[in-house]
Amino acid sequence: MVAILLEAAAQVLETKGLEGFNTNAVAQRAGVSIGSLYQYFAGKDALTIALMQRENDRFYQEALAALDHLDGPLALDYLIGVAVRQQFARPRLAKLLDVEESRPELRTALSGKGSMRTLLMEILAREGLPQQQDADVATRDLLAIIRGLVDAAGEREETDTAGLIRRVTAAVLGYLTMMSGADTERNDAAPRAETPQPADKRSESASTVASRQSKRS
Amino acid sequence: MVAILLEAAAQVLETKGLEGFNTNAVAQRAGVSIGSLYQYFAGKDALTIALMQRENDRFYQEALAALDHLDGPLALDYLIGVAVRQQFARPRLAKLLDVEESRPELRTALSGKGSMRTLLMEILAREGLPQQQDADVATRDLLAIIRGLVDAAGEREETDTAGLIRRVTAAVLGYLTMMSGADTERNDAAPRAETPQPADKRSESASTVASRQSKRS
Amino acid sequence: MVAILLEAAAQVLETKGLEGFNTNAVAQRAGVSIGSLYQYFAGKDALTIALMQRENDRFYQEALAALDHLDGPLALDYLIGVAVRQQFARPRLAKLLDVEESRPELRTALSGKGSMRTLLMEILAREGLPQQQDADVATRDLLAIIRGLVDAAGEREETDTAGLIRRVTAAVLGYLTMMSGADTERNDAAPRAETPQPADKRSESASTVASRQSKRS
Amino acid sequence: MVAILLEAAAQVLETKGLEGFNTNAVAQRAGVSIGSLYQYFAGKDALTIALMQRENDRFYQEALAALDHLDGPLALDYLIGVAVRQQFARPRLAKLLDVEESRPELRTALSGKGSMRTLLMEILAREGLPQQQDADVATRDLLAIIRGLVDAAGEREETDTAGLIRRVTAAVLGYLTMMSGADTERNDAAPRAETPQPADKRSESASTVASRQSKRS
DNA sequence: AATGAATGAGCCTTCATTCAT
DNA sequence: AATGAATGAAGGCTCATTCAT
Repeated sequence: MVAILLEAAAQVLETKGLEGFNTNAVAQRAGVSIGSLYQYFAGKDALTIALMQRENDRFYQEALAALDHLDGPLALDYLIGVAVRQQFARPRLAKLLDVEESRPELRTALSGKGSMRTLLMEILAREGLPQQQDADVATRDLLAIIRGLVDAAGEREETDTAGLIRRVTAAVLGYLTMMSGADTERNDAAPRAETPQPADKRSESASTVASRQSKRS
Repeated sequence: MVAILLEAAAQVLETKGLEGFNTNAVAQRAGVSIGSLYQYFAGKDALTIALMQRENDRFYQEALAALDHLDGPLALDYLIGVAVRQQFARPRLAKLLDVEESRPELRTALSGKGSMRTLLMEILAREGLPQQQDADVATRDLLAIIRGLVDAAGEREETDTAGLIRRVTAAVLGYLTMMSGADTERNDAAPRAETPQPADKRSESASTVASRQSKRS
Repeated sequence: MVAILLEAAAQVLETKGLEGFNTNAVAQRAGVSIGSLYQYFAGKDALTIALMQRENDRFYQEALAALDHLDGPLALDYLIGVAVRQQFARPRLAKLLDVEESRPELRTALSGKGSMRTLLMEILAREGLPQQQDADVATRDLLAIIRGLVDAAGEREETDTAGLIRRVTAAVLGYLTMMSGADTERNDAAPRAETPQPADKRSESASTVASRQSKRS
Repeated sequence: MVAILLEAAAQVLETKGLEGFNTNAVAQRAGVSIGSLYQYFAGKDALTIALMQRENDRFYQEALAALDHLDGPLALDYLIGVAVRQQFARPRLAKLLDVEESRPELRTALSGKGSMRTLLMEILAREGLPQQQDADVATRDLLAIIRGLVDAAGEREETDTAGLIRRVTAAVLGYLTMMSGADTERNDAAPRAETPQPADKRSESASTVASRQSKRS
């Protein structure tokens, strides 16, 4: 019954959005009475939280296998595939849950255990991938990039998962490569250095990278 | 008056989130009566739409100057700076408006003119940047990446704009570089090519990139 | 089982008040299923009525012994003691049941047999107590006085039963004495008699009693 | 509008009891929408509290005049009259509000200022009335007696206010007389004193008073 | 134009009661 | 007989919207 209600909640969220996400709609879609819903969930927020955790766990179970690939790049490939497929399977649901997650009432109740973050962070540290100055920030950034790309794809109702995975992979590796060994000093307002530095020693502006690019082509 | 109401709406959205975003709160924050609000906006949705357009236009005005930089990389630099600063100035507002944008009622009414997309697409076509197979997709992806990164940074209440711009730039250029000249054929299930190809001829998996990376270091 | 449920109902009523008095809470406190409750009671009202009768009967059993004291004053002493102790043992319960009793649905179903009223009326008629013009009214008034005093004491969470009994006794005897032989004619708007009359011939105003009081002291 | 709603609340409480006292019923009886109710009262509890205060104030205004009677007995007469008339005017309302008052949420919010208690206490201290050992307890007891008597009369739907006032006066004065100068020592279980003491020196049992009574008659 | 009191549909939640097991 | 999951009417409350002033 809990499963039925959670799935109903997910579908309501997907179908009618946050506006139409109410307990009556969920109960109706689940084919049960509103009273039954409250027999299994303390309230609407509890239902939402449970749904978040279901999605989290669902992803986490699949993603754990990524750790079996000892090679960093392969593990990352795998993880990206899982992440994209998961979020792409129900992009609207993922996005709306993400929004709900920012509500303080829900945020606090959400157990952070077994999150994708820890998984990705562990993989990033592995052999074969461009090492990052600040692993924590890099992890969060990559997740944000993935989420951003997949959400947008979902909104456009793309169907080509393979193509999407390719683009996400490009974005992730591009970020990792560009940020590899980036220094953390402030240099936004400062004049650009006259002499180009190796890509793995500094963060790049579009212009410096582009100059290198154009030389190659 | 319209301006006052829009700013009030923006502030309410930022302060109290979607939950607290109601017409009475907006009118109160604006210091006018609820009746006045309805004199200028047909309804709540109209207010929301107008706010979206204000944010869009606001950005567009600043971003237009990017076109003055004839050099592609410089123009991109400029555009990224504007985009990040704009969205980072009011990250919660940006994100919540983005969510609202997914509601069909609002989506349809939103005029796509003068959007960031056209701007970015034009710049991507310029000299000095890695050229893309599918410019349209690349444009959307980059916007999604920027939005994802800045939203996440906003949620974490980061304050280092310069650092954020650096990371966004890295992500954008990383994506562009990696995707440069990527083919569009499906090859997800296909076996990986044994011999690495130049980066501008194919989209890369983590493993192939990583192999190059490790050779460099 | 009936007894268990009734006691559970009593405890719920005491603990959580009218607000928290619901069938699920009663069943839970009784340690049985809600279904069992409905096996023994036709509904919530039936349960409430049964509880009222239990309290009534309980009191009545103890109070019956008062009739063994052939002397009026002693019998009254005894009855007061029982009444106060009974109600004071669970003052909140007594009061809330009293409130419930005013609901028409419950009132009609409540059998008046074996009530405290008949007992008290019989005792009031006995030798040695100030005789009343209208025994029925006096009986009801005394019960109201007792209930009022004990309820108030219970609400203040007094613990001194002996002191309370003393005050109740004073009130009861005070009433009986003052009302002894009171006439029943209307004289509210009439001018006060100039010459004080004996206490057992008329109902007294504060001023006439007071004048006697001050002479005594 | 506040007045209309309060009166509607009072009528609903009287007509349908605590069970039927809900915001929709109040709004309907007031002839306004439920929304209007919430424009003037923060919630159901706020409405209840306001009603309590209205009743309190209403009484207090009338009762204040009692202090004009410098003579204790006259002042007491007056106060009793006001109290009985007030509570007798709407006995069910008074009783149900009294019950509600025991709910902690309401109790705390109720400003104790200008209560009947302070008024009665002041009058009890005046010249011409039997002085009490513990004025505070006496005050509370008298209020309890009055409330008890009037509630009971109201429940029986008596109509003879004058008669009721007479009985209440008797009860009040009886209590005051009997308790006058009562000692506070414990003597419940102790054997009764063989030699009668003056009424104003001790609290009496039914038997000792009765013996005096029977001698008089 | 501006005001803001009034409206009422609709949401969240509780709880008395039923009934299949 | 006992169980307790399921039901759904009903109640408290919010908020978008209207309209008389």
